[in-house]
Amino acid sequence: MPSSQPKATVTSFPDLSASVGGRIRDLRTQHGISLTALAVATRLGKGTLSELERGQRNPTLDTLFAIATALSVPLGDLLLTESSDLVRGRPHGAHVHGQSIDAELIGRWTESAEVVEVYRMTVFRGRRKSRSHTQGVVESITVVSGEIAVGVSDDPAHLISGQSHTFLADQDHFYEGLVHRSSTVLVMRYPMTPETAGEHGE
Amino acid sequence: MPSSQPKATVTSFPDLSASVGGRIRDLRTQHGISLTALAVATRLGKGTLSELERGQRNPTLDTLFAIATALSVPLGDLLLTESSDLVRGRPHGAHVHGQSIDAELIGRWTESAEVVEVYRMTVFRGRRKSRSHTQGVVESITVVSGEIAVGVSDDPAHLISGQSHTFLADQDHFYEGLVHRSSTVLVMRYPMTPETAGEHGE
DNA sequence: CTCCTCTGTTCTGTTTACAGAACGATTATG
DNA sequence: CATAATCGTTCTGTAAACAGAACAGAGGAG
Repeated sequence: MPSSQPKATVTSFPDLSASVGGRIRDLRTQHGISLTALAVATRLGKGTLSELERGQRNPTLDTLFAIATALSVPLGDLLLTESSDLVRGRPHGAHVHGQSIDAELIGRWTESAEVVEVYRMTVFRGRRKSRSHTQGVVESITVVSGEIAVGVSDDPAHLISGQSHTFLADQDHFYEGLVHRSSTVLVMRYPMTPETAGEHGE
Repeated sequence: MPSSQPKATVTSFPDLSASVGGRIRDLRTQHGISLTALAVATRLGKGTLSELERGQRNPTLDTLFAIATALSVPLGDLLLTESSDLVRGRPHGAHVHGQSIDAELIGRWTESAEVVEVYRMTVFRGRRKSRSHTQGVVESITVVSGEIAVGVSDDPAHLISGQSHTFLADQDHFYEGLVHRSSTVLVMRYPMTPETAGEHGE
């Protein structure tokens, strides 16, 4: 028996709690709900959530599960901060967070003189405006689940699960979640520029 | 302590703790190490692990992390019960070759009770028939470049760059390239089955 | 301006997860 | 058969996660 163990209370990483807490806060604000509302939904104490989001707590499994359920995300998503999911070892996986959207790059290649990028994009309730990108950007979005409005301001489309829409994104456009959470796949296509030309050699 | 209060320490699901505990016990025995050895490795109490594996505890994030580290699995893997999320260990780049098509899996996750898979699919000139898959498979295809005909035999669609089509793939369908080479993104969605839910290599 | 409602924070007491020791149950070793 | 390992379980005191109330700041309505 290695009796010389100091109790030490290693507390593993203070930043683990902090990172999980930050992720929870991000998800909550993306859903546009207040801390009090989340407390009601999860049947957790308000103060508990406050300290938890600030990384000053070491939450239990039950607590994490209650939060994940209320935020409609799988339990693992609360823990996937940085370290875990880069095990995939791909340069992909870059996350883009934004007003009411959360996108992950899952594929990227070049096609003739164009760059093609595929995102798994989650759209939360609310509207996200997007300025024009590079000249000649074409976006195709397919709704996996949920319901969204999307497209250029003049001619938007209303999409439900299984429907798609393609539009020119080199003008002002928007993504608007019409339910709590919608899952989509976004294909973005734009002309290869000198900078993007040399990237990511096949 | 028969707390007659309705608050009752909701404890969400007793089976959640039990399921996570069981998973830990499985992993530990798979590693061929004893409970005492794991206690040393994790710097956790022996009794703590015992009760935890039997589902009589509600472990904290720190505890889970310590165990995951000692067992060399990502943290999320301890929580993968039925509502598994990101399917890892399934490296991207799995290729599917077939008559006149060539598909690469670039994304896969679960959405509610469905599995979503995203493929970068290249369609060459010619026709490829596909038998019905599992019940309830929905496919959405977006053409990035080229020109194809696709869908169920009764009601096919003719697509050019930027267009999409969604159809039920649990019946006979086909992909037909109308030019030398067409680039597409295919989103496939099907109900989660016990096998796809989470497999435990016994 | 005052009042009101909302935000998120910090405070108290209770419940409980935890470490570590004591326990019993099983299998080796002579 | 003894007895000595180690296995996993159950016990006991302490630190902390939790619920809920009291608190403080920021807008909004009148």
